[in-house]
Amino acid sequence: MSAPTTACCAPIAREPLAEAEAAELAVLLKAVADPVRLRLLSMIGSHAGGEACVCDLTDAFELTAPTISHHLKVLRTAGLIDCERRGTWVYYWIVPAVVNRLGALFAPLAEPAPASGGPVDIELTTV
Amino acid sequence: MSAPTTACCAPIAREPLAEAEAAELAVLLKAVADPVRLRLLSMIGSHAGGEACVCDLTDAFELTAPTISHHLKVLRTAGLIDCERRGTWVYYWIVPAVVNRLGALFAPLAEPAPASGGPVDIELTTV
DNA sequence: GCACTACTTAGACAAGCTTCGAAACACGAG
DNA sequence: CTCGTGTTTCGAAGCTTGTCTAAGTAGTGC
Repeated sequence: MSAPTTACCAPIAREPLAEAEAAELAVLLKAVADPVRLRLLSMIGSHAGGEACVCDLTDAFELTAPTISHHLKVLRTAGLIDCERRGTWVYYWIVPAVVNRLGALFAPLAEPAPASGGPVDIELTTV
Repeated sequence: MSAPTTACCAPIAREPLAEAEAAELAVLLKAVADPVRLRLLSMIGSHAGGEACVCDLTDAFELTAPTISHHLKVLRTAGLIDCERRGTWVYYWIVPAVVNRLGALFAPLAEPAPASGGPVDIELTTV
């Protein structure tokens, strides 16, 4: 059905990443490559109104407040979330554009090569 | 494992990730959260036939062979790639199903929160 | 002003990661 | 069998990261 010619596939599988671009993306990926930060991002994104107070987040973990604050800072430095102080509390929300960048990297990978135990069938796509 | 019948919103922003799931995904993300491994994955995926020999990969970096081998092992342990020895050379290829899991996590994140509540009040003061 | 709560910053420590050189393993050629 | 090439494993050095305690900043209320 589909030609294994990676014509419409994820950027990552279409052409080799440039060194600089890989470094830039790695920073973004490092930010989410942690169970706590992954859950934080998820909690913020799925919270009512699209934003969450730090106190809500802290209660969900068995970690100290400074540790949560540190993880939030990592996410914010990477650009994945942003925050604002509103009175006593600080609220965080997701920056969709940056998160989408990660999705675009891996998302449109074509259906798996059914050849289990072997690489993509290298049958010549008749051109 | 679940079929990627994701409707519209990214799982990560739809409901809070469970602790176990976050840990599992973090392992996958840690594997790709490195410039070298990101480029390796990209080079393997975009190589002719969908597979690449280690010698091809080693030449593209200013790193020693053991280092490249180490990174390939990390990717393979995570399940992102698989390999096979064919005579003298070892060939690697991407496992699309696992890569797709990452894409499904972030990909379909909708555009910024609509007016139905949310941090919309704040003006776009991008810092 | 003073006390209290919410959150962040600073400093320190253990654990893990990236990289290397040296050595071991796997295979084909002679 | 022995040699040479391709690839992985082993052991170690240097840097980064996750977590904590202690202290600092920002706001509310008496």
